[in-house]
Amino acid sequence: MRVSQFPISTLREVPADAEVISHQLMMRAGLIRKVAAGLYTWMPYGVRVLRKVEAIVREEMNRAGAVEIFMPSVQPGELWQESGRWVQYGPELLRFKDRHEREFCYGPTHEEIITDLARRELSSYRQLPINFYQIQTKFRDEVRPRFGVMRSREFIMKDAYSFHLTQASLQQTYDAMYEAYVRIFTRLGLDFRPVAADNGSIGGSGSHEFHVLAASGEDDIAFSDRSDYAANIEMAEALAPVGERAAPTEAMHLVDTPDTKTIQALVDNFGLPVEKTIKTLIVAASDQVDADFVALLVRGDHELNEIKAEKQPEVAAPLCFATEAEIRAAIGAGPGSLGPVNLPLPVIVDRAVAVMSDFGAGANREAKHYFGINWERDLPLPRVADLRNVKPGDPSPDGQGSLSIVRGIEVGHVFQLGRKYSEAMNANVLDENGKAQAMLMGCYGIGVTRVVAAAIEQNHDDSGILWPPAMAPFQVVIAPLNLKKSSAVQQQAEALYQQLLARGVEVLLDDRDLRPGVMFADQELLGIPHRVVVSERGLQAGELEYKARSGGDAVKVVVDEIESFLREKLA
RNA sequence: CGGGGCGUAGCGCAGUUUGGUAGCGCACCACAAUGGGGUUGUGGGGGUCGGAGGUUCAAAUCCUCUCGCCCCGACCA
Repeated sequence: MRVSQFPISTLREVPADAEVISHQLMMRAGLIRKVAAGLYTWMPYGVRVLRKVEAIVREEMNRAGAVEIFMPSVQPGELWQESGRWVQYGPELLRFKDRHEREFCYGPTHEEIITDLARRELSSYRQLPINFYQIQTKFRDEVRPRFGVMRSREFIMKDAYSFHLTQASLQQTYDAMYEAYVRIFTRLGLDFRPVAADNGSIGGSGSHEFHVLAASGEDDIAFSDRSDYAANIEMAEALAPVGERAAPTEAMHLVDTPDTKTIQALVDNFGLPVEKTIKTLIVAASDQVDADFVALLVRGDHELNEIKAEKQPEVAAPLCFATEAEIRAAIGAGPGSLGPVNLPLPVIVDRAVAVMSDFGAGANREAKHYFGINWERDLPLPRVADLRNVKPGDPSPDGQGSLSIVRGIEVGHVFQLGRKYSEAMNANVLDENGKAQAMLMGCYGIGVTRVVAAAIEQNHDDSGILWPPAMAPFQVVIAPLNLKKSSAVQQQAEALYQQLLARGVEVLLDDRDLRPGVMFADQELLGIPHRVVVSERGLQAGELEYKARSGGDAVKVVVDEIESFLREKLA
């Protein structure tokens, strides 16, 4: 393409509302323009990048045996009523009515549509397994869209749905999708990790997220330094500490602790090691227990894991923290003075808490704490469970090495759905005995638009974007200097352009006749991997100049050798 | 959803406290010079000051309502 016909629309200044680097660079490089909160127009260069990602996703999906279809983005509410999600989904689901007052929604995902398709099209186990996919625009009315296309409301997603008679078959396709995802993100040139994720009620290895590692990620990923164990922090098990609880050495005593409402204050004011303190969190109880609230105890330096907490039978789901007023009404003391001694509520303690001795905690009386508390001597040990988030340095749950925690951007998710939708919507096939069976389903998503942002988060420098070659909008840019005044430059630039085009190279000819500084700055901001400068000065020596976006010095290449030189670089 | 902030030219911002009829930089248009890292000069075009209502001789500025956008929080008792 020629820039004169394929306009570059760069911005010199950063738009005020762009916070993360990928959003800033996508705006500055003219890849996207904002239309409204969480809604973007993709500009010419941005679209080229998107198509690159889509092409790789398509190739690998096809290679893995998936079949492409294309479903509507607008979906009838009726199907969502049937699956039960019309009620469940909440305000993230954008709903509206057509002129006949029928209810519709803009699809945030397509389980209902695909399950409806499957029950119409699939009637025999002989048609299974099958894996349908599409690349579609979705809409989720996010509470807080942010970070540009990283968390936008409208986005492009590749979603696949597989159908099976048996768990073994589902597992096989699941594994194939897992492998396909590894290939896709590897080909895209991203630094990523598949991580075990929360998979709700389905057990086993039923769910993995694929995360691109980047500091701006919204998820915490725990991974082992000695094995390939990796898990979303929501999922990572905090093992019980090794060794027995130490024997008590002090008597339990009541201490006046005015103005001591936080763990930090307890540590600062009384010199108590933080590992000897306890946080007492009060949450709503489920109807399985005869109380309104349940107390959850974690060590002072640990964090409660809400997913783990929610899975406790005594705890109401979704997790709901008691208000200060509720705490005072139930216990007679406020937050900051709570503890397990004389607590009139069911209690669950974290594994780490269970092995503590001589510890301090609130006395359930204003401005008083007990120090020197010991389980089984001063009070019985309540039920023990894994309640906390793992921290860096914790032993890996697979027994190998210790955990590090990094931030990740979720770009893919593979998930075994089981029969949730097929049962709700009667998607059955006949098995070899002629008996109707609800199909097992898997679903597999990739956030195509988010992949673009994640790639930039991971690949940029002070001048702009550094595309992995597989995603770059163009491979080579020709930068002619003083184009309008030098017919030699003009002819050589044009000749090289035609030559590369004929070779099928994705080449951009910057025919804007700008000053070199401006031109170079734009090209670098856009992140085109290879640059060839055509100048009067160089041509007099019979040379062109090559420079890689990724770094290194510019090198002179004699005109006749440029094509083979580039071929080597592009290989 | 709770808290905070911001809406003035395409972008980034000043002007609002103390009311007097809108400005700067970049971008854009024209001409000229310059021509290897965002060059320079001259001359231009562009704004219902988010919207509605009110106060006033007079409102970007004060008041009320409204819309939009952004940030933080929504475990740490």
